[in-house]
Amino acid sequence: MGEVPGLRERKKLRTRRALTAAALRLFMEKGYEQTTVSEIAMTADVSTRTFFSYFASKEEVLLFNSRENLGRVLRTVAERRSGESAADLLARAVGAVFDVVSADAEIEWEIASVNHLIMTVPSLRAHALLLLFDTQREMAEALHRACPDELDLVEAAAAVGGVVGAVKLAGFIRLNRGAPPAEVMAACRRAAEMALAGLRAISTPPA
Amino acid sequence: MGEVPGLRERKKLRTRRALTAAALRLFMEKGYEQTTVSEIAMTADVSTRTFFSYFASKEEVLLFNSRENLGRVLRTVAERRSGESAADLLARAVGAVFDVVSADAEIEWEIASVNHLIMTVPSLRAHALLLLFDTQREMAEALHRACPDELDLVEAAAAVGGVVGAVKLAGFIRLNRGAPPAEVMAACRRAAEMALAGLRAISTPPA
DNA sequence: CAGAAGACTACATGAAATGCAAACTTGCAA
DNA sequence: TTGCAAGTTTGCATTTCATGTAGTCTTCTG
Repeated sequence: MGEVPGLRERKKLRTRRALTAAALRLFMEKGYEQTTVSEIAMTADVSTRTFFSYFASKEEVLLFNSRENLGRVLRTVAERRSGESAADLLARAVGAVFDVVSADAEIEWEIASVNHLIMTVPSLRAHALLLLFDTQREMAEALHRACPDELDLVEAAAAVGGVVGAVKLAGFIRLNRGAPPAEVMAACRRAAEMALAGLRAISTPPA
Repeated sequence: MGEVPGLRERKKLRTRRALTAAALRLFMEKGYEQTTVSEIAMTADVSTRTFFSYFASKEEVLLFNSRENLGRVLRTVAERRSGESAADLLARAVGAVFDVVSADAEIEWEIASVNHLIMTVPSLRAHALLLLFDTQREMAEALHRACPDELDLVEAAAAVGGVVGAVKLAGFIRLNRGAPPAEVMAACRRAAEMALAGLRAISTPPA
């Protein structure tokens, strides 16, 4: 845990941060399409070629953090608590994301900026959706593995797809209407509750 | 209705078809990344520049038909039948897609090929997801407009996102496991029923 | 059949992305 | 400290996607 990362690792982290910071700043200032990768690299004081050794594409520079967060969700799903139903487990996993987003107030502005860009730039939206979708596939498999008696793979997929799909669309629609972060979160929570209530209703039929 | 399209329109249609056919054939033969736009254009006997006046990008050449189909779904949602609940309307809209896919047996092979490409090529998957997502946004708004008393906009978004998300993930996961088309469809139908059952359960609470 | 509108082509350009080999930096051990 | 191995950065060349432009050819309309 308390490992000192060493100079090499620290420098890499610094460069990565410099690149994401430069990219975000430039995207906000001049727009995504109007900003070239070589400008980002120049601003972060590295060569254009180096940019591509940190990020596979221009889009990835904004999606890197989201990728890490989604990895955490995946781990949550994999660690089912004893006695926890599939719906409870999903609720906890989704809740974990909400907490991360709400808690880190110091980077709330950054999240809002990234979301705004994702919403308005089609190529970013496409890449974000791809990331989310591929994560969902893994989530469905993890959920099925965690609750093999309760759900088969297709049911797990339907459950994950239903919950994530509801939250995603409700959140984006609210964002699109220019709602403040608090209201967007409220919409997400409400959508999650709806989807989970539906899930609970059909998995434990009334006696 | 019975309009004769005129030579100009017929030629355009012919060129568009030639391009999509050439693209699909080349993609299957040599792979998506290995096929260049200029090869597609050459095969269809037009200039590279002309390709881009028919399709905005290399990806669009495969997604053009899907775009048209999704437009039809949207129209279905907009035309609510009197007395139809939101869940019924959604069920009908989703069912319409299933019917289109199942019915058109003559192009079943084409659909399967396109699906296979979308599944295996990330950039195609990303564009397909973008198309589906943007359609969902419109569906949510149409659903809210169709049933303003039953659902507010966020609820409509959650409903649409939940149902489409469930179907999408269940279908893709089944496809991914190499299941035959009939089984994929079965998974989609099951996921749709699950999501819709959940929706009905929470919108009409037991007395 | 003549003119207008639309489509196609060739050419030029710019940015994204990748491969490669040379130069440089860091980590580690003698 | 020095030397070397491993890992990073860089410049350069190259390919492909995508767009603007100007001119030519085709189709439509009166």
